[in-house]
Amino acid sequence: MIHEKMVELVARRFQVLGEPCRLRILQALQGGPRTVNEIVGDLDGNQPNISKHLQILFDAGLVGRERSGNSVFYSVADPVVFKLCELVCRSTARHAAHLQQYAAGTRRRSGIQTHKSHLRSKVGSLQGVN
Amino acid sequence: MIHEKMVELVARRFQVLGEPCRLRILQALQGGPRTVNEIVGDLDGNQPNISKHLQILFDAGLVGRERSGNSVFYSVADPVVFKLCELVCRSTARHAAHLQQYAAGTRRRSGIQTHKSHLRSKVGSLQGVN
DNA sequence: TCACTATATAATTATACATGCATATAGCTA
DNA sequence: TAGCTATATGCATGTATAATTATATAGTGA
Repeated sequence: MIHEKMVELVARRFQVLGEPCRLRILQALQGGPRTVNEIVGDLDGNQPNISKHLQILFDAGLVGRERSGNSVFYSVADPVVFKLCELVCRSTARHAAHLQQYAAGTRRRSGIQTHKSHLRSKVGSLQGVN
Repeated sequence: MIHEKMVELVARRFQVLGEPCRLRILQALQGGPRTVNEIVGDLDGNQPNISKHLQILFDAGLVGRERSGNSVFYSVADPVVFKLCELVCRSTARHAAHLQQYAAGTRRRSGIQTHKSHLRSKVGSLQGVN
């Protein structure tokens, strides 16, 4: 599957994607390149914070950037991120649906929480997610 | 792209995948269900640590588990993880190749580090990765 | 019941990281 | 040059998390 030497790098990429603010930035870039200020306007974060997230995305090779006069345009460098988000999104929805489906009628029979018996403690936070 | 209510959940999933040890666990499960002890043997971590990572994977819905006698078998719950790893792996390899390709003949002309001028500081850690 | 094995959890420590504020740097225009 | 805008960076702080050790829990069999 993953060459041992790649594991750390692949994990790092997942980690970079594992930040809500950075996912929102990538969404903001889905329509095309945008300046830092535009992104700051789209999201409601402060400029230094967005800049730092952009630097992290850039280092990971997920976005590219180009200066134009006084502004810097960022853009998505590898569209695979959208594919990834789509897959994870669907998978997450499946999981949430699965939790809700079984949450009602299960009891805790043995010590270890199997998938079904573990549901009840998590579903609460998932209501209305889809 | 991602519904706003989903962003946090999707990010959490990426984050769960963004840990080398957990990726290795998923790899160990690629051939089929395995007990905790078997996984501990495959990787070289200690048992409590592996158990905690397994719990995190379980909570994220990425693995399932089933007790059999005294042992607990874990298995991959959603094969999408392999697709994700494959995509990220390829993307990472592309990025690494891109870094190496341009690393040699670039100079720093302006203050902002564009993709090419930023390469030199990163390529060192990527030698021999593919 | 007791001993044994397998797994999970609690407590601790160290480290990574996101955030916010202040400030520095780069480019533009006059 | 000075003054302005846009972006990046340094620093401090709080929080999340991975790893380690010790211990608890669950299941098996005598």
